[in-house]
Amino acid sequence: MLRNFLSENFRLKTDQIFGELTSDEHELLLKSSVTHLYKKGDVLFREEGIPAGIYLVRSGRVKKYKTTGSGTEKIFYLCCEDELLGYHALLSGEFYSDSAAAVEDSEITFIPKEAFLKVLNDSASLANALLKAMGHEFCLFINSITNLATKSVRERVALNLLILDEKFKPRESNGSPSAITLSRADLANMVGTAKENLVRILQEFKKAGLIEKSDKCIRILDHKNMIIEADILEFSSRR
Amino acid sequence: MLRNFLSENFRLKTDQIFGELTSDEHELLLKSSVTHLYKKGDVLFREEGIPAGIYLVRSGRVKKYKTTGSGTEKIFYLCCEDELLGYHALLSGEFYSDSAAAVEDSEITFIPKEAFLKVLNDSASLANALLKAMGHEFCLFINSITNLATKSVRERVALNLLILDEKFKPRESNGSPSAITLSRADLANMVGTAKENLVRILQEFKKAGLIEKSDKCIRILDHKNMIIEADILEFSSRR
DNA sequence: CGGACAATTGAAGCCGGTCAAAACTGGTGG
DNA sequence: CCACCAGTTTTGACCGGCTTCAATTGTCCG
Repeated sequence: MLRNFLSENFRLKTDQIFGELTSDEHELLLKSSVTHLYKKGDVLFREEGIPAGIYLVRSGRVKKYKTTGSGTEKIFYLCCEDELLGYHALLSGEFYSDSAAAVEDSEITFIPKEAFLKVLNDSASLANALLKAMGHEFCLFINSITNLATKSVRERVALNLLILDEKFKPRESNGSPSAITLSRADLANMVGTAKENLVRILQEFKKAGLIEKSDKCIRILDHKNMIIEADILEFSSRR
Repeated sequence: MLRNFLSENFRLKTDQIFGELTSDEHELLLKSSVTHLYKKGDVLFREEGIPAGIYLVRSGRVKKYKTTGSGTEKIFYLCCEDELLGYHALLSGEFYSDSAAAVEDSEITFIPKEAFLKVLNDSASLANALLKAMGHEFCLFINSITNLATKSVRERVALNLLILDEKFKPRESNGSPSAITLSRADLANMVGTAKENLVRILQEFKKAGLIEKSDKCIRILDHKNMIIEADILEFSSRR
């Protein structure tokens, strides 16, 4: 089911983290935080770097990715409005195992390590919220892994388009298809394939009337058949 | 670096969960727990199932995997002695997103949901230990995803053999190569390829003197070159 | 000794990665 | 306003790795 690939729960992330806190704690976080504008392409942090705090995406979108020795990069998550970023390394006490960069101009709030850990230490409900969120995240990653291992590139393209359709949906959605604005390179790195391959598959989808491509923007026109392409069987029709 | 693919920290899992607790809490967990012997192939839980508690691997090994509509299965983790199992779904409050089954005869302790959550609720240090563990887990999964997306099957076979070599290392290791006992099917599902493909690559490794295969057991003879096969560059030699 | 299952080998064919080049886009300066 | 350039997107062609199907060999147990 498509639901398993989406992180609806995460849209509430800011509410979760701030909602659970006392006004004192809230105050402490806000006081020590800094909000900054990142331009498209700017890097928030890099793998092997030392974590200094956590990030909060106020607006825009940030890709989480990992680069390999040969230079290719794999995007494994796209952070949208109100999502938290970079807390894994902080919690595990290790270096960053991944990198993060803005894929469009984004407003990001930075909360220093000390403030965050202090508040976390005092607030059991924040810890619980994080545990819950990470438990859910686990489910998403398992899906990614399974898909990469078992699905064809074509299926993965379809699936990622469906996921992005949700991620690019405006707050007040009127039901019209989202405008997915992501470079071919980024999209390919998300799917885990070569640009050329991705482009060809997009062409096929376009010819089949599944999507429309205007410049750098993709819209899904035929959700139903896109789900079939992605080979995600809904529960009722699975048996 | 190979280190990033291993879960050394997890070997301490039992110590972590029990070590952080007061004797009262410890008592509560033990009192309500049940230890049971699972035969090779026995399933602990299945995806879409309702979580009833967490599992503790006392001895033996348990595969965590996910099945696809078409029947193939992807193994994304192998749980060994002293590792915890099945807490993600419990924490996120969702159904299981994966399955777990014993790959050899295993002693497993089951701790009911209520007891675990109650203790978790009272013990901030347990919550912290879990946060830390999950933060580290995140790093492992990112590696899996990146590898699946960017490495060739041959490289993945080499890498998985190295990982398994660690996992099958006895408590008192004397430096001799571990005996990796895992069916070809399981190994293939771990790597994310077809059995036939795996077998052929194993043959090549054997001919190259990298491994020895006696029956159902594989031993790595040449670590150094296996690391080269896996294309994991050590930090010093990367530049 | 035989039957079931696991492991291996062989062969065919396609998916997808790679290299190369053309078409298109947006931005810049004359 | 147009011409030019750099970067992105698209198309074409090739080939090798992997999957798949099929059949054989090997191994464990009753």
